[in-house]
Amino acid sequence: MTLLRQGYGRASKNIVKNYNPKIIERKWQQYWAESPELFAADNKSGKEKFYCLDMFPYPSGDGLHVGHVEGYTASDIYSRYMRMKGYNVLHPMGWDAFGLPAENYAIKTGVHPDKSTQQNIKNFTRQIKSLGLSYDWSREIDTSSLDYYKWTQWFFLFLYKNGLAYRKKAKVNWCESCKTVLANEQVENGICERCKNEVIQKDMEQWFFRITDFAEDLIKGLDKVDWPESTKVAQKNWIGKSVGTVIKFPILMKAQPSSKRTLDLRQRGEYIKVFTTRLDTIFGCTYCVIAPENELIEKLKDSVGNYKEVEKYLIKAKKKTELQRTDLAKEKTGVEMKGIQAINPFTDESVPVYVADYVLSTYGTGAVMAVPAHDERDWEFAKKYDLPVKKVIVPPALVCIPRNLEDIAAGARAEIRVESECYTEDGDLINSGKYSEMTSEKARREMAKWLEKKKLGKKTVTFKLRDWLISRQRYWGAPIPMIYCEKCGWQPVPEKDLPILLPKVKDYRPKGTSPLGTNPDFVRAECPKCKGEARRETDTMDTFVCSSWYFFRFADPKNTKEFAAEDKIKKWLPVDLYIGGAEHTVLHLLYARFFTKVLRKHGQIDFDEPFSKLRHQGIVVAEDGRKMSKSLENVINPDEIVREYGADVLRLYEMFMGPLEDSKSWNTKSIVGLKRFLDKAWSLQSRYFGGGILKAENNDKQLEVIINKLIKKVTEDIEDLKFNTAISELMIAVNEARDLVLKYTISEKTRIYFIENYFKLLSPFAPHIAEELWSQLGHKRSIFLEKWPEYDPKLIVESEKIIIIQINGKVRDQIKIRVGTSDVEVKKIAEAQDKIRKYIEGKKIKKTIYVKDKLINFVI
RNA sequence: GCCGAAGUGGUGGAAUUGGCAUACACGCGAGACUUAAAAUCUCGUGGAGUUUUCUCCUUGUGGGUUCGAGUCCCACCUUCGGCACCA
Repeated sequence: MTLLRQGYGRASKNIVKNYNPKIIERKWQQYWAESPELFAADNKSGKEKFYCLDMFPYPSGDGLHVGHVEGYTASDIYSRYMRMKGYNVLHPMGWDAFGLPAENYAIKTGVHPDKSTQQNIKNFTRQIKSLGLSYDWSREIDTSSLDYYKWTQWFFLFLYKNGLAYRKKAKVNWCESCKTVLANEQVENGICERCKNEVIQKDMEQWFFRITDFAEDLIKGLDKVDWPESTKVAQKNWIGKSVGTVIKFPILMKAQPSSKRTLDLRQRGEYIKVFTTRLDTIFGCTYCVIAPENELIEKLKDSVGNYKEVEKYLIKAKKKTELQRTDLAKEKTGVEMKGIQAINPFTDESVPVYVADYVLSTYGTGAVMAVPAHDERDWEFAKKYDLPVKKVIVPPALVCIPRNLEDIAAGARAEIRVESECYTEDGDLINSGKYSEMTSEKARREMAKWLEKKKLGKKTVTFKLRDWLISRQRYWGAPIPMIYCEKCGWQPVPEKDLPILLPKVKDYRPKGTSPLGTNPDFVRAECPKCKGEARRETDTMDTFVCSSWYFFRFADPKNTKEFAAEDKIKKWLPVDLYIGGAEHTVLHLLYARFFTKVLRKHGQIDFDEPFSKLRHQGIVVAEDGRKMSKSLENVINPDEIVREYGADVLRLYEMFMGPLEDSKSWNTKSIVGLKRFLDKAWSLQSRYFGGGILKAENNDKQLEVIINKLIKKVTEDIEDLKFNTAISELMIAVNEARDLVLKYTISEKTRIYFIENYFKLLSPFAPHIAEELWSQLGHKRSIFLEKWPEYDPKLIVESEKIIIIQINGKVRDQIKIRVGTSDVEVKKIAEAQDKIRKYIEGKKIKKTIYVKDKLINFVI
């Protein structure tokens, strides 16, 4: 073929005619494996660091999902780019190997979790390596390995010593199918996050981490980080801060259920404490409600006339699952505590007291003042039990004259709301003594002042967040390093005795108590304090404890003295770019931030947010638009795509599908487009390049412009993580260049200049083909040791611009003008165009708008 | 119900600050090459009309601001995600 050019480097001796991913991908993966220094993070280098992290996977038996590939490719592109930019990049990978998924898989297959986990890790490693991802494998970590979970246990002790780990008996979430307790974050609408079975409440003594101590910090820190807004908002909502008041309602009760004599419990210091954010509505309080779990019930039971009835209700409420209790569709239920009255401190009126399970024991004080006129839940309850409704808030008066119809409409709506009798917004007070006519806001302030003076109430901040329940009655996790002694109580395992080895047990299936308890050698222990006989804690830790600190370990993964050395943490942390799924919004991301804040508070580190920049990869759904799942048989296995098209094509395809954070549907048919693209890129070094057919004129300049513009665009797009448009620019450039080169003669120098830069730009996206083409040009060093190209600003400035001509905003024509042509001249040229003359002839031009280098618009 | 994100051709999607809507890719149609198919290459491809280097319409719906709106404002509809009796 006459167009075939040879004679460049190794290509001359070793012509590779067609792009064959199978051969070159194997070849370069092997090369990279033999040159680990290429992608290793350098502890000693003085170059600026960049820590680019993926959420590490749990090595499930299903192998890698195309969703993994998406996130990992994105972070790989960015890491390769940053290395070429001259940064010292830390890009590690590891295994979140402990936990329910691994364990459930082991149970299903009958293979011991230790063994199956190692098998799965092997498979994941093979798959990840087949994608050509540039991880620093020397830092690989495995949370189920001894030298890792030793430090997970150390963290437990660290929290314990600082009063942040404690044991308490509480109503906890229990999954009957997983046979373990769960954290609140692991229960979704009363359903177990893992197995999707119903979760029930149980009273159990368990280990907790005091994450609520950091609620305020966890909210504040979100303002400092570059995270998706939706994730920040979701975390804030989860933490659920509200500012309100705790008010003490004095209690009146009968001395005996039958007697007429009443006792005021103020002398005993007993009050019904309620929490409200709407203190301004207190004159409308017509009854009080306490949660079935409120301990006040027990204290008052002797004077409750209908205690039998109350008790029945309590038992019924206790039986309900979380799901049943929070079912919004269900009618509210409750029972009055006859003989008990609460006194509204503002009106001195006494109101009845109810027990009802629409009040949660776990939020606020477990009791509320009910204002049916201004709270929908109270309204519903009052209607059902025929309780009085007292209106104390009216919508704010319309002081200004409505400017337009819309304002009037808005006003009209406000009136309608009042008609509906339950008005829940702020407004102006009525029927509220000296507070009447104040705005809600002012009334809250004034009332709070009065309460504080009378010592009957206090401004209080409450959070929805609860402490993190971390113990699990499961086998496959890090044992909790605590020992119980009959004499000395709970004692922490001395640090020198770590790690507490996860014992081998025969039967690791969940049974309701930890399988570790079946191993007597494990349970038997010596009390660290009195050296007497004691027993070990047999529960293991929630797997989220392991993943709450793994990003520190990557800085110093082999350290046997500390979880990570101070100088290494200083060098690498915080994480500069973190990529992972959005499903961890209130789980891992919240816990990891909590751990970071604990370390900061206790002087271990000097920053308080672990992940400076966070991006989520969108969900990849199946072709039919449904979630990929085994039961639907619509799962795409990355291995098959790699086998058929190669890793480079798969990488490009997943990046080209759309914006990183959008969810997108898989379409196998479209993959071929990316294969065609790489075929064209491949052809740059052989078939077309350098032998124009026409050779009509030299056109080096145009090719230089193409590549310089491309450098600019691709660089900017990578910086913004807009990989889909970066790839489209690469496609455009290869098409343009091919057209040019087919028509014109290009000098050798320009040819090399173009393709070398082009391959560099392509390299983060499709590393194998880039490395191959680079080597075919005769280069002995990896392309990934090259500097990222920079564009020449002079070469991207165009000398001519196309100006759009509009008449009344409609495009009618366009003209080409030289840059720098004056406004007046452009106008003249535009008016002179035939098509334009047709429109403006005989008409008066009212206005002319000229946007420099863009358009001219005549208004007639 | 509340909070968040998003609605653009047959499909995935593109579009600095308001300035040529539909880039790039898939698919589809026509043609070239071939005994044939695949691959590859070339051309076409939002809709309607038509006097075909022409006109009108088109970014979920309805209004508005502007010389000019996918982009800004108001109202609504739909989809997805999160939270949900949190007082």
